[in-house]
Amino acid sequence: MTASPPNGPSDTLMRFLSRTRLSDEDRRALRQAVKDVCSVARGAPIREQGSAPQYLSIMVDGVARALRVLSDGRQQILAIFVAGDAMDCQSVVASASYGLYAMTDAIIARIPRDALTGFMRERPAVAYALWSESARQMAILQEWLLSLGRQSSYARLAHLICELAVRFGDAGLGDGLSYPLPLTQTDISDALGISPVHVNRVLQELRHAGLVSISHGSVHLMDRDALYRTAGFSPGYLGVGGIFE
Amino acid sequence: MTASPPNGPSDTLMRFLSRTRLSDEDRRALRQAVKDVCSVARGAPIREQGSAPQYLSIMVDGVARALRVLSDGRQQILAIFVAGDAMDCQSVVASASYGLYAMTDAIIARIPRDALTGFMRERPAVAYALWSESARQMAILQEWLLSLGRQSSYARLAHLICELAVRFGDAGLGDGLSYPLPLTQTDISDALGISPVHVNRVLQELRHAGLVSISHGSVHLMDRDALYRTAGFSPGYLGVGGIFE
DNA sequence: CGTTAAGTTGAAGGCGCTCAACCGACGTGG
DNA sequence: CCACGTCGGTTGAGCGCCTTCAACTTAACG
Repeated sequence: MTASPPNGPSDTLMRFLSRTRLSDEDRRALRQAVKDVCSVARGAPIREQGSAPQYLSIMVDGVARALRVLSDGRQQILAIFVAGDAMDCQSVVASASYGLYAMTDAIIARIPRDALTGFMRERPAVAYALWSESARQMAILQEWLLSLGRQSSYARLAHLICELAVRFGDAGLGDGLSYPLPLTQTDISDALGISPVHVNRVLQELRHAGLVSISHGSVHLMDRDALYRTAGFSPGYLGVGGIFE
Repeated sequence: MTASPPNGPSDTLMRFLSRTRLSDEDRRALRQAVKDVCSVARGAPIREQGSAPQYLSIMVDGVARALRVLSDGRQQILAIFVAGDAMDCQSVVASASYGLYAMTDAIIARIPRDALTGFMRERPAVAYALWSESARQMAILQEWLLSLGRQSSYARLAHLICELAVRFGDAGLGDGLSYPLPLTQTDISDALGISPVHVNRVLQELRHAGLVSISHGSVHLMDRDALYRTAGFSPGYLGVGGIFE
């Protein structure tokens, strides 16, 4: 993890801020709270599991995952982050049981926890924006839980592909129909609670059904509507209906 | 759902407030924001799925669940609430895809959403307390996801029993080893993503292994340590390590 | 061109599902 | 007071989704 000077490109937080309705002044305050901008190599830890979060890390570029590893080696991906997502958002107010790891070479902006408690008092709109982001991730988590609990592996995989298509598209990766997939089939299996071998077979089913095509680490939704239908996917939960002005 | 006068027993929010570190003044403000205290019959909706949350509802007494129903009738329990838990916490800042339903006769205190946006501005400590509660529920959700993704039905069931033992104990239901179980086996199956029939069989395995005993809707942990071990359970995530003074 | 990681395929078996019947407790109404 | 309906729990049989193990192929990279 390499540290670079605090004053990186002025729109480092652009993707994150674009989801908020903050005043210029609040935006400035948030930018100033960024202590450093780091680049992280593919696979490298952003924060190890078990260590206390010192920063709120905002994805500037790249893809990362929140991973929980069990003592016997099994692991479960709890979240996937793209540019514009805040990681460890809940850690502003609590502790965390997972680790954060880059899935591609990535750039993150780090804001010290201390600065955030200040926002709670002095910049309610900023606190609100962070809480919103946290709530959005909770909605995604609930969708995953539904997926793991009540969907076949076929629908589950379709759902993940749909969700990533939308989220990656919003983050400027791909156009909502095609996108680069930084997950290996093993990664997918850790996200969906399926064995790697089965991921492979189900992926082929999806291909043969004419729903998606995957080649060279790039996904393309051949028949978006049909895919949405088999996944039971509707993208509403990925946006937040805010109430704060 | 029956409405009763706004000025119920003065310590209506006691269980919720006991998890916070709010000043007397903040507590008073929160109490005053309670618009009404309702009693809800077992099985009755607190908020139907699909309807927009108008209130933050705090459980005063009883047990409730957050339920997501699919169009084909399958359903998944996303959360279980006890006395002291705030429901629809995330809805302060976002919308919700689930419905809330009482699992026992219950009493809830309702705070209008409008009042909460006010807290964001004027009472940061209150906003912090609500966000904390939200983060705690997110940690629980992550634990459930891990459970559904990577644990056998045996361990999953054990984990749920452990979690409820602790949470119900904290809420004043039982002593941490024994507690009344308001879930039917079908409810459990909807929480864990298992078929009702299989819940029954696994429950018997747990009994025969001498880990728990269940009778007359009451659970008793016969061998807590062994149960914790088979569940991979450690209660740390149920508390929040706050940072705000 | 050798080495490693990722993807693919086959075979065998088990965990958990479905279908279906039965039991027991409880509440209601004739 | 008993008959009956309902709901929750229990048990059996058969099947299928998914897992595990293992080998093999392809791609990426020095």
